Amino acid sequence: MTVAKPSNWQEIQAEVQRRIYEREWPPGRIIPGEVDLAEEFGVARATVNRALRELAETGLLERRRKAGTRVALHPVSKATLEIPVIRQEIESRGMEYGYRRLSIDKGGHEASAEVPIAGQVLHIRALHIADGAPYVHEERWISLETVPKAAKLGFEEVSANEWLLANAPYTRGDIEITAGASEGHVAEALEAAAGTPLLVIRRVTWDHDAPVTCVRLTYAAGHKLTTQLGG
Amino acid sequence: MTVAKPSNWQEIQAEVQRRIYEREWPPGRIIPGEVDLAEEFGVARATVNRALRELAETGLLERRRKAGTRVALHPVSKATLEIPVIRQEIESRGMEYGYRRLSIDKGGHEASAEVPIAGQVLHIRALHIADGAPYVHEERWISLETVPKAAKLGFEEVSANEWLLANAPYTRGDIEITAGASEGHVAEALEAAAGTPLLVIRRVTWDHDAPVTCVRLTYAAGHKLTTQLGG
DNA sequence: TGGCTCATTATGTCTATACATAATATCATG
DNA sequence: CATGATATTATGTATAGACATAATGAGCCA
Repeated sequence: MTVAKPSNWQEIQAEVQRRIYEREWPPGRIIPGEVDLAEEFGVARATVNRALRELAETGLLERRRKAGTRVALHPVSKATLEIPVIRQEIESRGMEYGYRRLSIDKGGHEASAEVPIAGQVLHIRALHIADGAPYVHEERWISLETVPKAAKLGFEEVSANEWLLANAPYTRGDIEITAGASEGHVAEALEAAAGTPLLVIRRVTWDHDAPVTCVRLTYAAGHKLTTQLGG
Repeated sequence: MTVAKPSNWQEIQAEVQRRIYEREWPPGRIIPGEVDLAEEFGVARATVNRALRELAETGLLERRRKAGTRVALHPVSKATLEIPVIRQEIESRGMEYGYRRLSIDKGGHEASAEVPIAGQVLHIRALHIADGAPYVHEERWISLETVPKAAKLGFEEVSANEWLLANAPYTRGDIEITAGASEGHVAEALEAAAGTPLLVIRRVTWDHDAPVTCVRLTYAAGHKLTTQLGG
């Protein structure tokens, strides 16, 4: 009995992956061209293209016009980090969400490496709570030149995290993940002893060239950021 | 003079993104069907499909058969984290790569939450060095049942990080990012004062259901993990 | 040897058409 | 009114053919 020939792009993708994993096509090897594979599998070239394109996007294959397709020598694995709204992150873990604004002030601001926003800025500190326990401390700067509507708001009930998502679109952003020691206000809010290692995510978003907001999220001790490889 | 009509899938994608950012199509709104958009832009439906599919994959759109395509209410942003081989990570920053194996031992092992590998295991500790300074400490367990070839190796010159990539394929993996305090061996190897907050990445990879390797990478103080949103 | 042009080639994209599939809306029936 | 069969509809996928584009390599010339 013969093995079913792959007939759709998902099966072809799986078969190509298998050949790579099994070392039939070792790293560096140039694999047959789309036309050959299409003929082998008995499908159209576009179908093979669809299968291979995705593998190239995830870094398993390297494709160049004329040169052909080769198995990546160093399959730089790409893991996708999902960055949900904090309320959803908490609720999806089956915990009750709570929010407390700690402080808010408005004023002129000079752009710095840490907070690359110049001009009038709204500065907010807040705490997100899961099942009554501090979950993450949010310190945020919002550019009032890019998001003037934010000036009228107090962010006492709705977090800036949520409001901005629905009201201030961005086109791109930078993310930075580090480990920091808890200190000062943040340590206090998170009820963490000074010096406790905490996971810090800094995010700056832009609407084209205009800075929208810069946020520094400090997670409570022990927080884990998880994701998957492959799939 | 009229604005050039988008004519390829990238331009159509950009135009759709623009309409979403500019709130012409606010969150939750059902956007015109592929056929309508194809007609509007004067392209084939497949081209529109190509443009919209990618936007749905990144979470900006939600598509359902028959129901149509709507702008996501909570655009869960997805950032891709690239996980290169450490040598490449260092060399791509223009620094000189160095490697030192610290210890190696072999023996039976019970599966635990931290190291979910049972049976004969190779346990290696090593240090990756950038321009002479400690860069990241690697503590690794390799399943000798899944990767028997590794048993003969000493990993004195070539890091397990590199060898495994070329010799032990995996089909899936879990990644966990946390902040930890430096201590013991690791603190010493990284030349970090005890208690310094350090970024820790734990990764477990599997070949189907067989565990391949489990690694705990502890980065030197101040290390930043960066990535981008959008594009 | 070095640099230029040009044909070749594999991937990238688009089109028109067709059928598949999932989900909804409609309608007949009890 | 509830329910289940059925028609409808938007997306999902496949196809053959065509042209676009980038990179290579060969051949030519200085």
